[in-house]
Amino acid sequence: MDKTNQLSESLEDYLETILELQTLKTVARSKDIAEKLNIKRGSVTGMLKKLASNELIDYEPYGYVTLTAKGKKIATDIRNRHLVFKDFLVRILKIEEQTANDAACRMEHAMDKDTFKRFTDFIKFIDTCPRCGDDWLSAFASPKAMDDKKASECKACIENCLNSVK
Amino acid sequence: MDKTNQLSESLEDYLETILELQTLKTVARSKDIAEKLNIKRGSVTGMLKKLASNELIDYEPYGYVTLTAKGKKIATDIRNRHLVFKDFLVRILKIEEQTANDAACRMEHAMDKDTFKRFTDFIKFIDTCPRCGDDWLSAFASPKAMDDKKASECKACIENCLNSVK
DNA sequence: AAAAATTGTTTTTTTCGGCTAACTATCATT
DNA sequence: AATGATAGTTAGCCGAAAAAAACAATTTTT
Repeated sequence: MDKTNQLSESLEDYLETILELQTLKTVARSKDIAEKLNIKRGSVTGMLKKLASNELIDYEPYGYVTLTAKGKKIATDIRNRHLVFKDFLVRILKIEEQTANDAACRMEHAMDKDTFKRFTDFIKFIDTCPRCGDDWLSAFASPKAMDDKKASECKACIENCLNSVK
Repeated sequence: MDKTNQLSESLEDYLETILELQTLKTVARSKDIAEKLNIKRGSVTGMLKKLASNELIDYEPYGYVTLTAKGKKIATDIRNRHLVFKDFLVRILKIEEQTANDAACRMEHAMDKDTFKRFTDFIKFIDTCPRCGDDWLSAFASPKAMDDKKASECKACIENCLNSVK
């Protein structure tokens, strides 16, 4: 196994962006990549060359950009990470859309594969374990989530939970 | 509010390291900073100057390095993030120590203040809500955590949970 | 089809953060 | 106090990634 596949965050962002444009507008234009990534047009060309030399995109000057199979796999992977983190932030932590997106953009580069797998498992666990249903999620979301609770309250809550398991 | 306080990840790492050395060995030496950060001695000086010019550390050539109040606040903040993420990864996701540390090192730069606050609240919620006790944590940790469950199993589990609330 | 506008490229700088190597200050030994 | 070891600094360089500006190709408009 060649571990040489260590892309910089920057290159990963390019791939992700290209995938997004490709699916959204059928084709990725240099200008749109620049826009999405908030960089200048001129900076894109060099990076496209780098990606092409790594066989992650098909690219020739003035032509459209498309992901190779290899590139697409990586891009999909990163987009997946992005979506998982964003979903966690928005749906569970109730972070506002744009803020969540920004944070997800950074988190998507922070975990190794195994750790990320474990993280997704955790989210899935939360989403399927009856002890953490929707009421549990909204309990956390509620303003008084972090207040002290009386045991009676908790008992009632758990009984409720028990009854909702068919 | 001056938003100019946007430090690079690198500078944040320096601050964190200096804080760690400061508390561990009472004083931060340039050589130890280099060691901790896995960089060469010569690279440290320039960064110390930068930190000093931002009034985050007190520093003069050949002298010891100490954090200013401002620097200490930021450093403490970052260390705190590190610890929270590491704790989450190790204690909840059961990621192996060193892997968790590496990931935490990256995650600590990825969330804005509010999102992080929300994240810590979530961990605290998990740690205090009776519906997520130790047995819930070990249920996730167990190899068959992600398998399908029978309703009867779940009922039993929840009853158990209910009984453990005094 | 010519002119104008848009998009893509090239080249040159800049910034950041690191490295190496040579040099200098400080500390520890003798 | 002199010598050597250790730690810190300086200076010059490099690679990555972006910016700026000039230029070239391609579209769009007329």
